[in-house]
Amino acid sequence: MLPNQYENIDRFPVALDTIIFGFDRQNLKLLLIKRDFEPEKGNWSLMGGFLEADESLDEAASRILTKLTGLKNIYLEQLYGFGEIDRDPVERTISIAYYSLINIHDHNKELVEKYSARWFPIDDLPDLIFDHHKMVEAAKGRLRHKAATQPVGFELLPEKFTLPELQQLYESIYETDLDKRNFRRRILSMNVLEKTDEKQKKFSKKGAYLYRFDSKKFEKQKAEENGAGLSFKPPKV
Amino acid sequence: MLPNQYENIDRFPVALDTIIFGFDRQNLKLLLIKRDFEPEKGNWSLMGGFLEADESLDEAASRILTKLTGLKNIYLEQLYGFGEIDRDPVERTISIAYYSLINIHDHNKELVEKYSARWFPIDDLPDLIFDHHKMVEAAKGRLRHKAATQPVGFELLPEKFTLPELQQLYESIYETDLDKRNFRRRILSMNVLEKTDEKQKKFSKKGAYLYRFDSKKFEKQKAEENGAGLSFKPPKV
DNA sequence: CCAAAAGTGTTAGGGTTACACCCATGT
DNA sequence: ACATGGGTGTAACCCTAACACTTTTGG
Repeated sequence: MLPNQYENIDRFPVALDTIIFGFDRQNLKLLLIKRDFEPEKGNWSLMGGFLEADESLDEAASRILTKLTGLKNIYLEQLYGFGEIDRDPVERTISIAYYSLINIHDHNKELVEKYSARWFPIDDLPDLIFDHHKMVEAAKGRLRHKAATQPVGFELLPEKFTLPELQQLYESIYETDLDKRNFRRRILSMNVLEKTDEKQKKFSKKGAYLYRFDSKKFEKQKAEENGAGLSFKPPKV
Repeated sequence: MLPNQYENIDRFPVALDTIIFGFDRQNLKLLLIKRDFEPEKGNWSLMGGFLEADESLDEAASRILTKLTGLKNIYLEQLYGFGEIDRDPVERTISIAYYSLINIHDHNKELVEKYSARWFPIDDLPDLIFDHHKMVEAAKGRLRHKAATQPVGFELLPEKFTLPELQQLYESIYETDLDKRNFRRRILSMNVLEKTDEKQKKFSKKGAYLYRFDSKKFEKQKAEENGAGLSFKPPKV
């Protein structure tokens, strides 16, 4: 056995913080928790936790997300590593931020209650502890970029959804209005939606057709277009 | 003073690994070092080091880069956090990868020698230790993306450069050929280049005009276009 | 019958691509 | 004079954005 050459290296707690996006058919929202421990007890915060020895970063982020939502196999993507010296007043930590997209109706209510968590509209967030605001800003940017590049956001919707709902989601992500006709054309031309013959009448008398995301078609497209990808650009501001 | 609530948290060495791009007017290259310590002694590796207590992640990456190149104020951007459990056989570490763009003629030769470092063409790299190949792939993707979105790569060139040289650089980044006329039009329409009246005659009898990157114009543009940004897209594959 | 949301096509303009010839000069 | 790389313009096409009316149906 070799001696451990890393003997004299500094070691740090590695935190994972998760930005959790949800969509309630109206607004894009974030799930935040109210800290019940010091420091910053009683203030709003992203859900987070510390890396443990037997898990990768991805696994840890996933574990932390499950802890709050009860959900497994959630869409989760690493965002950025935050490592300012004084970002945590207790002790020097570094934090890898992840963001996730979940179906807002789909989480475990008891767990959310246990953590005093609440959904906040993305454009009306409370103050957040530490550098969590920076993390949220980064996540918003990433989500916008992602939505511009590939059909994203299906994770935020129920299995079946209408085109007006999907448009509403994109409008929340871009914080702008989109033209109905152009939106439909573009999203349908991506060829990853499957129309059902059911109608959703909750929001209109006429009713809107329900669509389903066809992940087979999506995978096929991704494979064919080798990375260049399906493209959905935000309008120019 | 509060008791440290993080008392029972696991702690890990946090590595920084840097992907160093350079360009020799012909090919895009990476600066790699030959490890002179175990494990994997004698094998090629990215330049790396460990985070210390008194520096942020960015500062650490910058320190490590200076250690190898002698250069300060280098273009440096965080890439991704790598944290597989067994990525380092010595001990569980996590690594935040950074990539940087430097002028290939501009580094300290002695230091490079001290680390047995060498420039490798991007399309002819040796085997790398640990997960460094994954890091390089991620960096290539990021650079390509960045070049498509904004005028990048001036960091890789000397202060004055010709348009054919710049085109050569973009061609290396995209690994494809570009049309001379279209390239010129697009790059000049970005309005961030300043023409000098000097000519570079090293590569042709006629000589090519030298240009300079005008960072004032660039900043102005960035400000005006609020993020949407100057756009330079790669051709479709 | 009417209010309210869903659904549908066309046109004009801007941007991207494809493409070929002349210029300057060192040898 | 000629070989070598540098420099220039235009036309076709495609994609995007702008835009208004009809359909359905619950109340």
